[in-house]
Amino acid sequence: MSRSPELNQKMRDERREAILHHALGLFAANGLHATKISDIAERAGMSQGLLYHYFRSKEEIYTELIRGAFERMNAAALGLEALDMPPREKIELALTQLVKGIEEGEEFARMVMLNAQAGISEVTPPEARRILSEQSGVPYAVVERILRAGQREGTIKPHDAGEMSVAFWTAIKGLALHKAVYGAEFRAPDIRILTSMFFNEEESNG
Amino acid sequence: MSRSPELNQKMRDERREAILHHALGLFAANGLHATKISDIAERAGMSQGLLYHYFRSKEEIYTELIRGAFERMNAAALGLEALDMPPREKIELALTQLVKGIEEGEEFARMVMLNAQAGISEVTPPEARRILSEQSGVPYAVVERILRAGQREGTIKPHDAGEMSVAFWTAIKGLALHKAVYGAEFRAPDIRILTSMFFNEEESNG
DNA sequence: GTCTATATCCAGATAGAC
DNA sequence: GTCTATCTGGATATAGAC
Repeated sequence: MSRSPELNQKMRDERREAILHHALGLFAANGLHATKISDIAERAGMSQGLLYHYFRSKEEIYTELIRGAFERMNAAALGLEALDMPPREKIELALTQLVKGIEEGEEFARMVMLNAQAGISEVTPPEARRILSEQSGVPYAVVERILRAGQREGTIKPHDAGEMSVAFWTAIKGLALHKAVYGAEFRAPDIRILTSMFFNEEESNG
Repeated sequence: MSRSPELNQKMRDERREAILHHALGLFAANGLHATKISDIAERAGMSQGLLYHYFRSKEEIYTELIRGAFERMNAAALGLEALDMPPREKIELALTQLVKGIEEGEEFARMVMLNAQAGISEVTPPEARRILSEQSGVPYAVVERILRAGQREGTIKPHDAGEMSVAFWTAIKGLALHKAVYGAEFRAPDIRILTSMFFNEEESNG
């Protein structure tokens, strides 16, 4: 009755994913230290002992989540930059997608919280800290370049592009924080409130 | 050689303040659980045992910090609202002061982090949770009222005032988060990037 | 692969000497 | 008031049975 190696591997991967998924919810809410490995195991529907067959330690789970978050975020940012689209529309698309992501699911807001905690805390695992220091600048740099391109076209306000990029990402992170606190009650503000930080006013109307 | 009761009380208060001050730095960085009472005692320059003469438990210190943060924040918000000043200038003043507070010291950003954690975490002490649920809405409501008054004057954009208030505070919290991560490297964006979310464009120039 | 039981460690809080 | 020493509980990680 032995299953094929492929099926075994698939089940193993699914278990791993389940652990990561539930760990994210707990870490984002309570932080690395206050999250008990027994809670993760319970939510993932397995015994505490079995969890150690998938990850060496709590820190390894945490680090894996940080790694995944940056991989996806940076790939999305670079993908956005590569689109064949006017800079101003790229900014609008990014804000729309990000706010939608925050509004609709818990996952995105959790990822933001996790990264914020990891960036601040002194007890962040070394490997997670390394990933953070190497990769956390990418989205800022991407948005700054897009804004600069828009300034050359005259569609983006002439403020310092680096400062506007900080305003862009801190606004998003602030909204994610808000979502993490208020959960389902959260209603995102109209996207146009945010875009007005960056877009030159149009003389014509829509 | 017995000191006066007044002097004794004063020294006692100063010790208490020192504990609270150092605890805030640690809690904001690492959270309630990951902060060791021995670390707080060490930074405050006293033994672990002595700390228990000033506070019953770690949770009590935490709750006291939350209480103080809301007292000051809500007093400041209500004070701002009571000023004899056009609504638009109140918003500008508030943003200027808040951003300056974030930029210049660690204290303000730490308070924001503490409140964010407390709002999210499931292990937040019950009393702290009570304070949060009773008082966290005040600054949002104040800003919303000021924005509404500005809309009646025509100086504030006609977006939903509640949504703009959320945009206001999440932008501030996002900046505080950023400061908490980047510390001394942090440079605040030009205040005008933020005000453009709320202010109607002026036809005349300055 | 999966579970239960346990060794080990560490932090919060207390007791008691000075 | 202040310290050191200790009790106690709880969480991580491991060992070992099935």
